[in-house]
Amino acid sequence: MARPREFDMDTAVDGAMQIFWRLGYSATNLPDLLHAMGLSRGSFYKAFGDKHSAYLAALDHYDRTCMGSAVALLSDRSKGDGAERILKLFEQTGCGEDAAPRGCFVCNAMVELGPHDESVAKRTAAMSNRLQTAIFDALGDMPGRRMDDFASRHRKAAIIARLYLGAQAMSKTGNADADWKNLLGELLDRPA
Amino acid sequence: MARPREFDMDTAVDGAMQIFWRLGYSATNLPDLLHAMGLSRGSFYKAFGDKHSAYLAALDHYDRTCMGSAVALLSDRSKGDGAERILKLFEQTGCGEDAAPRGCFVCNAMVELGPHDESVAKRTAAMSNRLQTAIFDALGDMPGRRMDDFASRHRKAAIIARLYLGAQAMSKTGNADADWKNLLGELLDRPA
DNA sequence: ACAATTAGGAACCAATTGGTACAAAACAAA
DNA sequence: TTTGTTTTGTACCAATTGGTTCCTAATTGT
Repeated sequence: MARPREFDMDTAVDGAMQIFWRLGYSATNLPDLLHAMGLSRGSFYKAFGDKHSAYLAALDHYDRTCMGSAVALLSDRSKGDGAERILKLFEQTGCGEDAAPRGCFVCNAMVELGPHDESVAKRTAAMSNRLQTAIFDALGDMPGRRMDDFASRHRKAAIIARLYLGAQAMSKTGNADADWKNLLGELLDRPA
Repeated sequence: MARPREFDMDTAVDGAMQIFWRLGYSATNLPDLLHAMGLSRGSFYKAFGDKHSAYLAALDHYDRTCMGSAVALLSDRSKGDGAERILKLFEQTGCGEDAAPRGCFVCNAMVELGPHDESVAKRTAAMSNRLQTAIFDALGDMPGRRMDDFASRHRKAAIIARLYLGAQAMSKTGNADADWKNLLGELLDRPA
């Protein structure tokens, strides 16, 4: 019916996610954002409306991709038992020794905008809940170990989810903590 | 020798801390900052130089006051044994049901500026280490409980410190989690 | 009293902010 | 090919950004 768009939506949103993830919301200005998304002002405002909407799209994209594969890892029985999968999650996503670690986008978003932005608060809360639920499920898949009662398992999942966020936050100071396996082993009653 | 300053330095820095704590660094503009500090542009730039220096002063102020009393609480033997003191710390500083929770200034600062601001990274890393050390000490003061070996106690302190930051981050979504005592009890081998 | 020195405050500034207007271009349907 | 519709890029905009200038007011040492 009319001229089709030249850019790929998913690629653009992914670019937005990358730069928002690295710089945060207010520290990302339009020129940088447009560059990261690979499109011009015209296309951007036509497709997204404004900066804030692009940020929400980036958050949703993160949910679909990164959070999605985290949850997939946690529930993939071919990757070992529940404890091993949780360990893998921390190894893969946490505490890289990057020079400028970007941490976890969910953590970044909830800290920067949570109290002042309802829509961001809702999304980040939903995502951290999603992660916590996946951890809860993984905790139920530890053959040979005592199966905790429901309430205790829930608490343990809540602890690990918060530990995850806190570790992501702390990693942003460049204070790489290579002691992760031992740290988590303690929590999972698993000797290092 | 010359005209003395009319404002109280400590009061001004405290005002800066309040608004940076609530809004973050980039989201705080000069007019708001000046209002919060109760001084005019002239006085501000004379006394602090620029916005960034004021932020560092606010961080240091936080270290002296808030972090100071947290550490004091953790080492105050009149407040119960180590576990009880750690519990008190979480009760007092975490997860209030505020409409707009400001979380923990250290957490906010490391997440927003950590990777891009050396001086902020250094200060926040130092403060979180300070907290972790105080927790480590508190863990050593639990009479009647098994005294963990040094390495295990260190790991437990690291876990609790990260849990603290993660909980502060999550609290910013308004997702008040009233289950703290039970959560921590699990970690401290202490029945609810 | 007076000079020296510093705080305070308003006017001002260049640069950047997010966002808009609009015309040219590219496509689909007829 | 013509017509209608949508994308794209550029020029533009008002508002806000952090920061500076500079003059006046206030205080102390002599």
